[in-house]
Amino acid sequence: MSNSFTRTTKQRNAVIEVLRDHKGFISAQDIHNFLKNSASTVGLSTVYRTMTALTTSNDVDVMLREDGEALYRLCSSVHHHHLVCRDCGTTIEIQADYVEAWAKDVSQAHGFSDIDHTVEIVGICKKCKK
Amino acid sequence: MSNSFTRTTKQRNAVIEVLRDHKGFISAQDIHNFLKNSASTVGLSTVYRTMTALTTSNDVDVMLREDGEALYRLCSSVHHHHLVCRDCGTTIEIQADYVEAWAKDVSQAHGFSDIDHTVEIVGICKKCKK
DNA sequence: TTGCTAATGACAACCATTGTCAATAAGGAA
DNA sequence: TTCCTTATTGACAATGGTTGTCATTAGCAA
Ligand SMILES: [Zn+2]
Ligand SMILES: [Zn+2]
Ligand SMILES: [Zn+2]
Ligand SMILES: [Zn+2]
Repeated sequence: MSNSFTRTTKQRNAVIEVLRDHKGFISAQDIHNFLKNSASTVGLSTVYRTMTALTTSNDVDVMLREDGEALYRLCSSVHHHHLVCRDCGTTIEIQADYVEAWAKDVSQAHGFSDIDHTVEIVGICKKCKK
Repeated sequence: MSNSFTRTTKQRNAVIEVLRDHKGFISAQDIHNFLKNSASTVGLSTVYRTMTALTTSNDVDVMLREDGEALYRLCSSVHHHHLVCRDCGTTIEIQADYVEAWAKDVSQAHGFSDIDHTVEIVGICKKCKK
């Protein structure tokens, strides 16, 4: 947790708490709704501001749902990708050195530089499979 | 072009024409704006409807920009991924059997089924590199 | 305790996307 | 060619996620 806040607030702690307790990716709107039905309510603006900060500090990963809504998740800081269950949201962090190397090779082969890549796998996990 | 339209219209042809002439990914809004300054103007709703149909028929690929806006591109129908220039939008279709196999293996190893995956590489192409 | 100011939250503004529906036009039938 | 059915269009409203505004609140260092 290397975020760049200069002060500690209960609102931010509440948001981070929700992220900690949630196993998969979750939207800002859902974090806000969840806290609405709890002891510590947090303004929607604050949720968004917190997510932006946590994203910048690399404490959370962002994933875009098909409709474009942003989903967030507390993640380890080492580079990795995700295997996500389409139903329950359960997320497994995956690493694959070969894929990293492949991305670099393909890019160089075509003369591209300053590479960034997206690799996500979505499917149905064992539990959700009937 | 195996779309499911039952009639041919000049509006749809105009939209497809724009996609043909555009080398990279382009948003519905931009297609609409481009046609606004041309002979054949097309309503925004029609642009969206056309993109939805072309996406369903697999004639165009969809890619989400960081801010969540959808970008479209006429693509070959064989499964592939993209190498995109962050600056000029130039797009190269890439295929990698190993990555396909890897996605399948990782999924199975974790008990996931009905897999779908996203693999995109963005960077700066040779021309745009200073 | 006090003072500075980061942080909050209610609210408005923004903007891509979808829904609505009366008017239009593609194209098969006659 | 003309007529008719209805797929398609487009202007406009509505939706919903996200960002901007700004007066008020509350960390925290002195
Ligand atoms: Zn599941
Ligand atoms: Zn990677
Ligand atoms: Zn493609
Ligand atoms: Zn370029």
